[in-house]
Amino acid sequence: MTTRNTAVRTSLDTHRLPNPVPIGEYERCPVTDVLRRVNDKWTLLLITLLGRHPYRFNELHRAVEGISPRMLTRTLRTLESDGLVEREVFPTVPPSVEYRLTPLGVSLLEPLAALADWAVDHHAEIATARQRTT
Amino acid sequence: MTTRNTAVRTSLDTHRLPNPVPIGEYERCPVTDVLRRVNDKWTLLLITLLGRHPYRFNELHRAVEGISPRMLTRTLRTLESDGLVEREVFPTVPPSVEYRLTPLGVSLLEPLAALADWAVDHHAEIATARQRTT
DNA sequence: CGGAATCCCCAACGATACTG
DNA sequence: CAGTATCGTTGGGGATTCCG
Repeated sequence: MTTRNTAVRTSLDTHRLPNPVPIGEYERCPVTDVLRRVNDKWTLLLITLLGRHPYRFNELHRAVEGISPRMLTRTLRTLESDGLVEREVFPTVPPSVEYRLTPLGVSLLEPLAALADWAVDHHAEIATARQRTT
Repeated sequence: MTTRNTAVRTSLDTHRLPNPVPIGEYERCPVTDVLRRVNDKWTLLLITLLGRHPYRFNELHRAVEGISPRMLTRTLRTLESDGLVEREVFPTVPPSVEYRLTPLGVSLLEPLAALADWAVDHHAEIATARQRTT
């Protein structure tokens, strides 16, 4: 528990500090860090899918439709090394591999759903705002 | 209110549909769309900053430290055309421009804070998980 | 002060082919 | 089935310079 941690209780609090606000080293901000991981092209989609039930590799490959094996592997490996997804290998012939959310991954579903709900509630406003500028 | 919309009430619900799950056209998923906008390099930071109070251009430039004028302009313009940020020009000499969140932008602060809280609560677990894999 | 214009780089992503 | 290997593309972002 460092002094730094209490200073970044939430991202909002980070920026409620008195001016001049030292925003540099934003890389160390856990919020930005987490968001940048969640927001590559496929991560969110895979997390929500795996939130439903475990999937095997080619199940995911078929379900996502458009993802290449390369990106599927890469994304899953990152999720795994972040402790959000578990990979279980069944030594059958042919081989079978199952991916499922860890408890940590499951705990991410709720805040993600909050953001998702906001998106669903407001994406129409964003769309019309965009058209005004066009 | 299309049938499509009821099918994507939340991103989680999207993937609770019976298999085979047609996840293609994920571009049209409002959740993914919103997330991809919020998650470029500077957007989140600027939103949280502007959640504190209005800022002038060079105030933001100094506050963020590391952002180039180009990216600051680009990010603010995108936020503006998405209806999340308002830009007000004061025809003084020298010119003065103020940026502030719109009500829509303000409404985004709350779900963002939820995700931020999750990040603060769990980034340590992610960090240790990462080191295990290293 | 608040930008716009220009140039450049690199990491993310895609496509394809191949393998234990 | 569950990946790896290789190559090619692209656009997000940085650095710099200039302007009303």
